[in-house]
Amino acid sequence: MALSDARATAKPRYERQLPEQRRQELIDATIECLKRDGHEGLSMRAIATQAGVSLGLINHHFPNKDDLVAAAYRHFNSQLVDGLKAAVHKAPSFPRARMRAFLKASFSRPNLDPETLAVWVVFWGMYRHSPMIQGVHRESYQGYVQLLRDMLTELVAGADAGAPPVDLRLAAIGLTALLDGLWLEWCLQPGTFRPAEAIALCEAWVDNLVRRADVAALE
Amino acid sequence: MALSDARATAKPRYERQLPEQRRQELIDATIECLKRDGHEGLSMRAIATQAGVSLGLINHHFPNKDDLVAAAYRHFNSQLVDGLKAAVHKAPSFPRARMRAFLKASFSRPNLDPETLAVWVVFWGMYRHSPMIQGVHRESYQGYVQLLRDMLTELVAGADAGAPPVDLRLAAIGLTALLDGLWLEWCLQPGTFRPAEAIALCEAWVDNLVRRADVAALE
DNA sequence: TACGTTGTTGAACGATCGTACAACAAGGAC
DNA sequence: GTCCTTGTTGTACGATCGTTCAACAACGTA
Repeated sequence: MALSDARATAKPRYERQLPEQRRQELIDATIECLKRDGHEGLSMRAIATQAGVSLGLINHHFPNKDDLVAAAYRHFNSQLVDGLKAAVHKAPSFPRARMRAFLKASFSRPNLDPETLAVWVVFWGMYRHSPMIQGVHRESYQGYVQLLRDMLTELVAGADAGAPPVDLRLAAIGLTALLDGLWLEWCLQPGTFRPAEAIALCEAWVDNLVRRADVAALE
Repeated sequence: MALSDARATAKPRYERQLPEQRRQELIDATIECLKRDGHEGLSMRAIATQAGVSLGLINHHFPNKDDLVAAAYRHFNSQLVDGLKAAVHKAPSFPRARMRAFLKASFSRPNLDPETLAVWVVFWGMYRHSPMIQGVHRESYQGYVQLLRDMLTELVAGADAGAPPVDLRLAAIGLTALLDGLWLEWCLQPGTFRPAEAIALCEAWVDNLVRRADVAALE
């Protein structure tokens, strides 16, 4: 009859999701809000709206706001590091090609994007006062540093014999700084230089390191 | 009599200040709050408490919060740039000494300080959505870039004749990136390397630029 | 078809935010 | 000593924040 027909054809008011999937949707919504509005976008109501769910649902899947933010930070970090690792893995397996792939991935989307910087800045701002953010940072930054350190080790191992030994620690610090600095500069003012120029600057640093091992002579 | 004595010896409940001085006190209090609590410290009540005045007074000297923050950003910026310029000015007037003084000032307090980074991060976070912050940034960053560009020009002018011409634009971009990256890295994790090592890395970059002009061969 | 689990909603709470404004008082002018 | 200017206070308002919770409903199960 009419009633049961109406019931049968009526759309459900909402769809239930498995907790794992709903959690991921909320994490994605959080990052989306951060990209769009920065720190101002980090409100439970904005995130719920972005995810298309009600306000109360968030606290059903996350005990509080800090836990949601930490989960979003963890996801954001691992997505970045995994992307870089994948790019390196797909490259031809000699040191220079791997480093080139790493640099190219670093200076391409989605890394090289003012919106990505906007997300980073918010997380950086929480770093000092949130032990939870500090913990996530420690656990994920490690993978990044190790990846870069390994590539430098490969490169130096293939350098001219007889060259003075390279201080790998300082070399990694310097390359990381150059990389991060160029990335930051481009995101703040995309018109100043082209991504290819940033890659060239980084490769010049690496060249200089491998050919002349200047860094070893420091201090 | 007793009453007039009490009146005569009673301390005034507050001291009136000239608008200019009170404005500066409020600006200082704002930066102090940012150093201590980051983005969370940026509330009118926290700033008023820090400055030792009542909440309502802020709106007597600044039309709204954005104007106060912009004024604080302008002060913070010019203090930094002026400090660097002063350090360069006091150095012996040959190019290498000026560059060395610049680097030493960059990697010393008050620039090299996690609290300083905390303040920067908050301002960076506002950059995209606040035209006021963008305007202040443009007007003050110009001085910084010009200072660095001038020093590089001096240095390259004294380089070996016959060397290929240096792309000053790219050189400035690279040195700025290396400098900012090292500064950022140290502030985030002060134990990783010593300020002297950062200076050495930057000077190695400059040496390489002047002696071999590699950057000119890029691209 | 009826039931039970639980993902989901929506309203409500107290706290804190930026701002507005009337009343007060410090300190110079006369 | 009195007045006037204006720097300063304290309160109040509306908006928004994170969190809580009782009620609802989607959907697998029997």
